[in-house]
Amino acid sequence: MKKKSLEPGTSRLRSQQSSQVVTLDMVAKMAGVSPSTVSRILNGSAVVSEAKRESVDIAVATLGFVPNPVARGLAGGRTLSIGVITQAIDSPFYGLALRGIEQELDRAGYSALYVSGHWDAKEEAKCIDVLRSRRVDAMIVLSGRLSDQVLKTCAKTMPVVVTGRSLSAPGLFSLNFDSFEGGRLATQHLIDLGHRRIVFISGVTNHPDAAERLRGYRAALALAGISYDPVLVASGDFREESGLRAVNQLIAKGQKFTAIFAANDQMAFGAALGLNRHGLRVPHDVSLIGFDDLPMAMYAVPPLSSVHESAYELGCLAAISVLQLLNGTKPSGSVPAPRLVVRESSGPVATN
Amino acid sequence: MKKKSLEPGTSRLRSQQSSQVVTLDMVAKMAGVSPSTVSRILNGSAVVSEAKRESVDIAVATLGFVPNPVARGLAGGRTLSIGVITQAIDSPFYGLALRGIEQELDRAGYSALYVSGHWDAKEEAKCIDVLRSRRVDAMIVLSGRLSDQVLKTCAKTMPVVVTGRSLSAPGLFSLNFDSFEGGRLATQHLIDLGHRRIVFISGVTNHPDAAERLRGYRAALALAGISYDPVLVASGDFREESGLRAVNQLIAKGQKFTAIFAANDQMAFGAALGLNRHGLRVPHDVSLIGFDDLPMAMYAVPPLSSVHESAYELGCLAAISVLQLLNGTKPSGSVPAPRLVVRESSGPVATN
DNA sequence: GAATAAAATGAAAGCGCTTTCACGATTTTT
DNA sequence: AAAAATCGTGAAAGCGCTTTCATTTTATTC
Repeated sequence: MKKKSLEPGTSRLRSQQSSQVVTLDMVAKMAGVSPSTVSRILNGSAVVSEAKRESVDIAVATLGFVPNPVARGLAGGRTLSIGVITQAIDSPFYGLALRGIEQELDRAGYSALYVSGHWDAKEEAKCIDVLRSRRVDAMIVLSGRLSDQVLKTCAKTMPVVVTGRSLSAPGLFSLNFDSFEGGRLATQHLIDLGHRRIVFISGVTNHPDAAERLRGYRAALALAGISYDPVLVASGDFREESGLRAVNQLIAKGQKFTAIFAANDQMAFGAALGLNRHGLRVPHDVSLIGFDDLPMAMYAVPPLSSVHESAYELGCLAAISVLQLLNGTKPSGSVPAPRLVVRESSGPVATN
Repeated sequence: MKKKSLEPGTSRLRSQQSSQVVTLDMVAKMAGVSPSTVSRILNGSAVVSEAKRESVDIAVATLGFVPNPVARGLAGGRTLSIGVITQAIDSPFYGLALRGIEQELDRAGYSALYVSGHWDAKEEAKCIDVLRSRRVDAMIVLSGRLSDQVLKTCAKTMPVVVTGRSLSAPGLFSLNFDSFEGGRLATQHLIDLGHRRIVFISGVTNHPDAAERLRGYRAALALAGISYDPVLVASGDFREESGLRAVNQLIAKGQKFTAIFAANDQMAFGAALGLNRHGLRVPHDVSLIGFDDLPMAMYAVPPLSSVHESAYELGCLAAISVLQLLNGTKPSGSVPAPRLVVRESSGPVATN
């Protein structure tokens, strides 16, 4: 508040301790070159004679100079920060992705700026504004409800990596998990175990992943010659509570079924509780399979069968891709194929 | 890369769409005042005549002006961003706290910059450097291993709010949860149910929270006249796997017990699985209680009794406090007292 | 070796905003 | 009514770095 800048730097020197206070100009002075040259060396933006490079390197090391990302952002553009639009910072699934992103970005000297869109296009749009005003160099959008158009437009301004959809545009790279195949796999597994009346607890209905998983479910059913029965499809919202509610409603309506496929693990956990509440044992009375294979799935009672979708790898991949985009390279990675993880929540149909 | 600034703004106008391009100077011009005045109005940093204020307000609204935080950060200091040192971005417990922080900060127009320390003092120190270089206005440190001294020093530079310890220093505010009381409460509950041989699965041993919870456990035991038996204390690391392992080892060693108190819910989940693996039913054969009351606890099978510690509220509180600190107000909030949440995983000792 | 092209470098102009400084306009004081 | 204190305001100097532009060096060519 009462910063007196009489002797530039003096007051700061006292308070800010180490680093921070040493500026590029000081480096330039010490190395006996112009600030421009130092900048060029730091950014590799031009060829500089070996002699100067060396003396600058020494000055940087001696002074312990660390470029100020804020100034950099204002002047040049690059802030070495990547905006990440996630849907909920506390989601177990996306949390894992964030960890992957953080790790890969950190390794490259970038920082992430996380903002949560809460599955709301308007909020997500606001997130974009925030990120833009913060001058992020690029963006990673984890699923969400933003229209493809908005994303494409955004990609004109800066590199964008989006997960959960397949989209192609200049400056835009998409990483999509094969939810259809995952849904098919899970359902097929239940069918293989002899189940015929299989409940599907869907995610938010207008969510592409939910739709794809449902499509996979129907495809597996069709292949096995089991007719699709809409009463066995319950709607959910990807959270535990909705899984519980779905089971309660199904049972209240007197529906008969021997297996449940939940569109994500969280709903499967809720469903497991619902079944338990009604005295139905998993997997003896009802088999249960989830989707995502959250770390927790392994520790559910009984351990939950699921379709493995590594959010962590997804995050790593997204980060690597965005770095490549920034770097001018064409990203090439792709999300690993879905893989069935059979644990103890799914078993053969009881024969009694 | 090939930004031609011949006609300032022109090329940007095309690409960056809405906002962003309109600068404070444009507002000043439109309102017929100097940039200084606009700045003063925006920041409330001086009294300005009502007439000018109005015309500036109009100009801001008309142009859709949004101040550039980067420029602001460079010029004035304030970046409207708060650094948050968390331990793992994907921790279910801290994730909740982050949500609280995000929400409160967002409401005040601040953004959060999350960095993960991974329970490592060195990494956390690096985090501080990153945050400092990014010119955050203040910092929230969620637990962690940083020494009190480092934190105090840090607080000389900028406001700091730290959770998980009680510390007092200028510019430093701490928010501590009463882990001792929580541990006492949980243990007391089990004792009240008639349990005598109560296992305690500890968290990382040198973690203050873990130590406090153990202390609470011992206090409750002492109060009930039950002698403390070290063989009933298993070490863990706050993760599911360690809860499972603890139970396995206890049983392998032939220890007898009728209840388990895990120092956090995650380890309790692991323990539940361990018990299940050995054919022990919860709560019929062994009662189980966790700590934290994660959202998942409600959906465990059976729903887990726990000590409620709202990470979400903690986050909100931390954010509010840091804002107050920034604002010159003395933060006054404190973390709600621990509260026992009895669900179905704890019950009376079986009488057979 | 003079003329020309290419490379390396420095000076200086910003990036968009804050803040000090100084000056004219009011208001208060005696 | 003159002098002093107060207030509102604009001009201008940065914040620390990048980047264009012009200049100096050095390498090439005939």
